[in-house]
Amino acid sequence: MELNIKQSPTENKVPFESQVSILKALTHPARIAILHILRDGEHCVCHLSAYLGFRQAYISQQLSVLREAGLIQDRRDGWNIYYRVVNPLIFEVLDAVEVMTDEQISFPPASQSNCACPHCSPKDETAG
Amino acid sequence: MELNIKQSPTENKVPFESQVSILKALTHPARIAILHILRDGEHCVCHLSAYLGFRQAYISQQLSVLREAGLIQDRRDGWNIYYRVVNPLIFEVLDAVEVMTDEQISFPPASQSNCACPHCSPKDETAG
DNA sequence: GCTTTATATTCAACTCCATGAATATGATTA
DNA sequence: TAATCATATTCATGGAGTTGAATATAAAGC
Repeated sequence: MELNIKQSPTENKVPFESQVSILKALTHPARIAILHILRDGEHCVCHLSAYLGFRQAYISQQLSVLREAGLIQDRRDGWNIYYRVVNPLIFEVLDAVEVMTDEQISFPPASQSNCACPHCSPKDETAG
Repeated sequence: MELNIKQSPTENKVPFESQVSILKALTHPARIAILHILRDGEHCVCHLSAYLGFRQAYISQQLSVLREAGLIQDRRDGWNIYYRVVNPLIFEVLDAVEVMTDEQISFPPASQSNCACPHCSPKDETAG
């Protein structure tokens, strides 16, 4: 890097390194979609996979990118691993970008997913 | 793309294509720096080059990326070409990302640049 | 300790991005 | 129209992201 912008006195990193790191994690349709789904709380991998129509391995690959960027965290509960957004400020970024475009993507209701995890298909079926 | 998210009825684009396109243009330290400089108004290429310490050709390359992403526009005035941000909403995106990090990069005053364009070094020298 | 279930990783081929070097373009002025 | 000045483009090489296929890991339950 040639950038000669003054950094903080204690650090000698590439300027904007952290910001670029976050932005790079966002430059992928599947990863943006995943973050949108995690907006209403944590979800398991099987749910993300079923909901978006991607193979499980593919979702895991994208999750690992988001995880290594520090944007999401996971939590195990029995058989399932639930992912959640670490810092909701990421949605400010996504919202700001969305405002610049006319891409108002409507997600179908979560109940349409074929996921069988207790989160998506609770055993307590009080309906009907 | 496998994403099966419902798009707008008239369009059949890749989901989040426009948003990814904008974000990709931002995933580069030099391009973020350029946008920061353009925050206070238009600047010529020579100014950006002198101010950031990059070769002119390198700045032009990065400007072309920002231009093709639709983020900046240019305007000729005599020998110089002045670039400006098309949509100030891009700063909302940059600000949102910056808030997520502790990268408060302080730019030196523009007067420190060696640029000789009339914008940076006006002939009307009333000082001293 | 096997099997099952959910999730993660590795590998490989391909494409896209980064960037230095060299050169082209195009308006301006004489 | 030729020289000048600011800016843009092309080319080539190396490195990073993409993604399907195959496989590994790791907890749960018997």
